[in-house]
Amino acid sequence: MTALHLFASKGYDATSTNHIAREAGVSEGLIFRHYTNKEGLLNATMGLGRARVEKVYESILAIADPSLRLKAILTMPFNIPDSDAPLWKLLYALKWQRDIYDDSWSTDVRTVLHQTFSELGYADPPSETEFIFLMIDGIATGRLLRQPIQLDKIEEIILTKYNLGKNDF
Amino acid sequence: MTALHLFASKGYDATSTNHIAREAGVSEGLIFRHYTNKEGLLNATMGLGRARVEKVYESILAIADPSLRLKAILTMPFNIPDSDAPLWKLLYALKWQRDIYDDSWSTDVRTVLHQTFSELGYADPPSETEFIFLMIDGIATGRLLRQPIQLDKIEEIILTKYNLGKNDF
DNA sequence: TACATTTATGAGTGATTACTCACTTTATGA
DNA sequence: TCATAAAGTGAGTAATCACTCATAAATGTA
Repeated sequence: MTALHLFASKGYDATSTNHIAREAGVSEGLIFRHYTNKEGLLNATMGLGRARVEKVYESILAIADPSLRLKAILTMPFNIPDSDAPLWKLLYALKWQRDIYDDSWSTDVRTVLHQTFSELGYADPPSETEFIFLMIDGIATGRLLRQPIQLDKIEEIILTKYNLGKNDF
Repeated sequence: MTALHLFASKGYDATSTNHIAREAGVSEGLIFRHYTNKEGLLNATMGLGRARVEKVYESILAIADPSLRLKAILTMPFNIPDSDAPLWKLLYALKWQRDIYDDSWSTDVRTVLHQTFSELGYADPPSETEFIFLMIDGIATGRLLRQPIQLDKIEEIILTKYNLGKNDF
């Protein structure tokens, strides 16, 4: 979708419907016939992305072994394919616009992570869960905003801190 | 500054000069007399904020003991005063707008953190440094975007992971 | 072919945008 | 006190904004 790329690179407010239409090679009026208004286009775009996100989540939720499950969650931001980068960029950018911080789509993973920490015998699962999510936000930000960092090294550090490194198996 | 609060809460693009002027109780023309254009106002606002940020950094850089210095850096996002929240919100929000990701203002702390890890005998100081900065970004995001989380618990978890908790002294 | 429905167009809408400028008010200094 | 400068005003500008609508092309069905 053209709208996704423009929203992701310039921001929702700074992207005009005119620009989207020209870039997509359609008339401006068509946007409003299909999506009612600009916000409708954003919602449709987000809906499309949400489906992609949930697929990744489902595969993680299906992992039986708690250690491997934790490892999968921790390495999520490192495994974002380049093709999904604009979607995540838009998702993260919107957090900072108008107080519509919505992380309802991540509650499932949150619940499972909480449970995972319980299984692994951690002292304070809810706080550990919260911490992981905050950390993942930070890693994802780095991954999406300044590509050229040695992500593999950082991935190693994180896994070591959770005793999930190569040497632990 | 009124502009800072509006930019921080609604975003730069969605905040009109008209709105800023009305909110600040001055004429719109005055903005352009003082700051040439809207971007000039943004730069002036950021400049003001940068000075505040650098003061915090200086106090950290002055700490002699490497352990205490690391602790000070790690707890930075937890100690953001509410009055500074809008500034940081703007700083973080701008990262996602137009590829002007500028973190030159943090190079000093980066250098010192690198050195701190060396002093403490960590295996891979540059990667550890990078990781800390990404993690801090995540914590700060949580602190600024969804206030009501138990930050003290998370602070404890982090300090424990770096052997800087209460019980380690 | 012919008719109906859906899909698409692009000129036009009023509102809003960042910004200008001729002008007035206030402050400064000798 | 008075001239000069600085600070402040607000109506006005062209451009752009999201959005509408009468009309046209494409498509489906018979």
